[in-house]
Amino acid sequence: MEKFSEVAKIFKAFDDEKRLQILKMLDEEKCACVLLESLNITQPTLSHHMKILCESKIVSCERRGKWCYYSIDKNGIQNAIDFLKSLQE
Amino acid sequence: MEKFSEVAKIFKAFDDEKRLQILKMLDEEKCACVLLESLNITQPTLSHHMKILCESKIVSCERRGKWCYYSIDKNGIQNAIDFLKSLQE
DNA sequence: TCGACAGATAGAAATTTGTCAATATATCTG
DNA sequence: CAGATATATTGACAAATTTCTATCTGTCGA
Repeated sequence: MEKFSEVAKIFKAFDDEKRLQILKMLDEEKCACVLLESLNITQPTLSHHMKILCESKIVSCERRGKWCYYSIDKNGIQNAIDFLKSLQE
Repeated sequence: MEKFSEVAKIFKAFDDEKRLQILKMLDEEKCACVLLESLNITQPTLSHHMKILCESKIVSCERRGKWCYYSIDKNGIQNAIDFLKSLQE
């Protein structure tokens, strides 16, 4: 039995243009400040998107000193893929 | 070069609890009227969700007489999977 | 400990989304 | 053609989402 509300939350990570841009940039671990430079948004807006990405376990964050380094959580993405595959069966 | 707005549109298909319920029910082709019986929503709301699912190519619709029969579009889902896989590389 | 800088949070405005009731359209049947 | 039935569209409203400015918190280095 699946909790659809939880699954829906995961896919919300991918339903916004800015978040998709962010995800594509995270082919390598990147600092928030680097992301901010490339995206035409304010710092609080970036922070908001990163929160959504992290809470849905699609991105993980590691803080080192003042900086936050973000990277793709391949496991989280695999969960999303697995759900989609289950729809294909 | 990907159009993120298009990709975002595809993933919106999966970001709503009711739509996920619908997708899980479509393991077999089903008539709108059957879906309507099982989901606690009105007919126009179902119609709205089916439109989103069809426009994002996740579901296809075949009209036979008065009835609309919906089924999962495995190709459409594969496109979504392929995008997610590209994020894992 | 203080100033500077990175990031998070709060609150507000604008926009989008989900839902419904009412109505329109399409198709079948008599 | 007229009535019945299945689905789509319209218009309204509430709730959720995205974005911003202002402000707060946490961490480093002098």
